[in-house]
Amino acid sequence: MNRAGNPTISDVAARAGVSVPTVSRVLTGAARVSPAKRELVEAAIADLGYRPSAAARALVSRKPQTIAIIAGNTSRYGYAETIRGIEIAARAEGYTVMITVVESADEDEVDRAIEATLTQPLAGVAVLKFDPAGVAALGKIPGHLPVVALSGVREPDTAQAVLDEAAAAEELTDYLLGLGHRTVHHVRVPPSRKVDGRTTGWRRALRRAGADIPPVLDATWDPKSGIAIGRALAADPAVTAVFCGNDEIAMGVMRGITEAGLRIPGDISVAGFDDNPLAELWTPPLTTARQDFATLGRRGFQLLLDAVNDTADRRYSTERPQLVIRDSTAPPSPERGPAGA
Amino acid sequence: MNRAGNPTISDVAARAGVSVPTVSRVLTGAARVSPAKRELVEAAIADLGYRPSAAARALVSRKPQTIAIIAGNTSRYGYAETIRGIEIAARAEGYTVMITVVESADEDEVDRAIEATLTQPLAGVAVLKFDPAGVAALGKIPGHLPVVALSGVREPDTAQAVLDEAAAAEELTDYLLGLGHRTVHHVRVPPSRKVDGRTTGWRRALRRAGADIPPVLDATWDPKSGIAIGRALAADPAVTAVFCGNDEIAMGVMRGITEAGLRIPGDISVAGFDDNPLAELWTPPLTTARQDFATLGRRGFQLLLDAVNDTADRRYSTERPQLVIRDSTAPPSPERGPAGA
DNA sequence: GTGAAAGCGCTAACAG
DNA sequence: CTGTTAGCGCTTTCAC
Repeated sequence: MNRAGNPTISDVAARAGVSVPTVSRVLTGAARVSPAKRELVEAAIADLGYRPSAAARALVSRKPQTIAIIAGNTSRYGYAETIRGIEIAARAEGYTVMITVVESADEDEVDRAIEATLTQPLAGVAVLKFDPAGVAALGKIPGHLPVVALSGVREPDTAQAVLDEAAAAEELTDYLLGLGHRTVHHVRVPPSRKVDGRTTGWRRALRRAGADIPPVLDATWDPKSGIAIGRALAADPAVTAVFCGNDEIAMGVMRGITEAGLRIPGDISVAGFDDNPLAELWTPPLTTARQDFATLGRRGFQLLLDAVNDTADRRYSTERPQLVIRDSTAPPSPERGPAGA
Repeated sequence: MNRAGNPTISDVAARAGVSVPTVSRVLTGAARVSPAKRELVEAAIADLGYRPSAAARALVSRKPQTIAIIAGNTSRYGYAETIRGIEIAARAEGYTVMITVVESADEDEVDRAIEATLTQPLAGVAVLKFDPAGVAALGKIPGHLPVVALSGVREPDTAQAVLDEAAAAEELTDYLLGLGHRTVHHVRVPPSRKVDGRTTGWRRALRRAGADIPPVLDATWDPKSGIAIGRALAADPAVTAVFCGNDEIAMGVMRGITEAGLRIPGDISVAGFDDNPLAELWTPPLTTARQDFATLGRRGFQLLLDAVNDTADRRYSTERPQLVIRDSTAPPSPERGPAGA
């Protein structure tokens, strides 16, 4: 019995009438134990409600069963779902999950957060590279620790699971262009770096089609920031289609457009990105690209596990978000566009 | 140097030319060290990039700096925000956070999850008692471990932080009644137990006003489950006001009502609960009760910390959600209601 | 197969 | 103030 009142391995050994290493053997299955003693040990474990100490185990075996997730945020839709995916996969493999939030890319803050985390006995680290904070954090992880980056720009030296946002954004923009829009305006969410997959894909489609490339409009993560942008967009008669960096911003933009007295998709088509669970319920239901964040998380954990076990056959995993066409997009109205007004 | 390539405390001691305990002393600040040696040690720590091992520390000092959060879900709005609140408060106090998800109240699953968690050296546990899984998990935590329950029914023997949902639901129902509605229908989200604060407050207001108490309608956590309910509600001419267990369900219900050809709030008023960030952007903007989950999480962590340090002056903390009146509610239309049709 | 002995990295007495 | 001595709870040699 230790001070916390928990039975220890030697309590179990005493009760079973065997040595401590024997108990350890039935616990780990590392070596064979006679059925008789094994049974004795198991009974003692059950009687005492014994639970091995992860701290002691990690200390001596150097095989921690904990992974850390480093994220810039835990409650926004994409982040939360990705974390959920990692957690589910980790739990299935017997790993416990630790969460560290890095709210900004501020060097001190990143250092402090990483420092606190690395103090733990960790099998590996998963970094959500969705924002500058994630990018900064990734750079601070010591090289000897297995790491996987989730999303973001391609990392040369790190295992990485991504969603091919650029391809999906390109497809979505193509679809809008195919509807007859002369060009597509773009509202961006805060990018993790200078380059942003969604913006890149959008630009690529426009360029390929020989369409005008309007200046990018920047929103914050707060959906309300889309309202003013929506109003401004509505005031410009050249605007007939808008592609937003995520569904929440699209919802704000739609509200701004509606408040300005225009209709969606009658006057302006609006598309989002992510397929937030509420996108489908919106009025009108939102056209978007479905990002399967939970699967991203699962794939990421698999890559991390491969790195931990050194069984990495591939270190990169990508998946393409699916276009989901609903009612917020339609062919342009004849009254609007560069010709009209 | 250990096998993982990390410097250990004895590497630091060697490099600084002092004994291991002296290094420990500068690390913990437990005893005074001469400025000269302290400087030597600090230099060695910096040179080596030394980081103390939390496993070894927890093992010997019995003061783990980790808390576990047990939750039935991590990505739904209320859960995610609460977790975020706990994490922020914990980080500020130097605690690391571990997350354990218990997806169902299934005994085996709860046991497995708790088991894995308790293996870690833990200072305490915060349980999100939002659902049956949380309730089941709370019952399994060994008594000697500091615990705080977040939300849910009052716990006699546990520190607990709650949001007074019953009072807020009552206020919201009163408001609807005050608008002139004969009664208010209620769509419930899955309750954590038989009693549910939101439902209780709604019933209390109705009873106090001497209004009819219509049967409760049950939705799942999926916002889409509200659609069919909304359609059914629209088909009943006696329905003029609906109070939904959360904003997401309200959005589904509103869509069902709209699809049935009725208008909100013209024909039916709809109110939600929580004040999801998107509630304000909805069409029409949703009347709801704002639940400050992040603060709930912070208060919960404070209570847990008090329990850990045994400085608990109070073991219960409650806060009342604020009514947020927007455009989805209005006086009843003369064409509907028990008199009309 | 099984026990005795050693030691993971660290902090807590205990001398001095 | 500082070094020496123990020992946390567990796994890993290494004999037998």
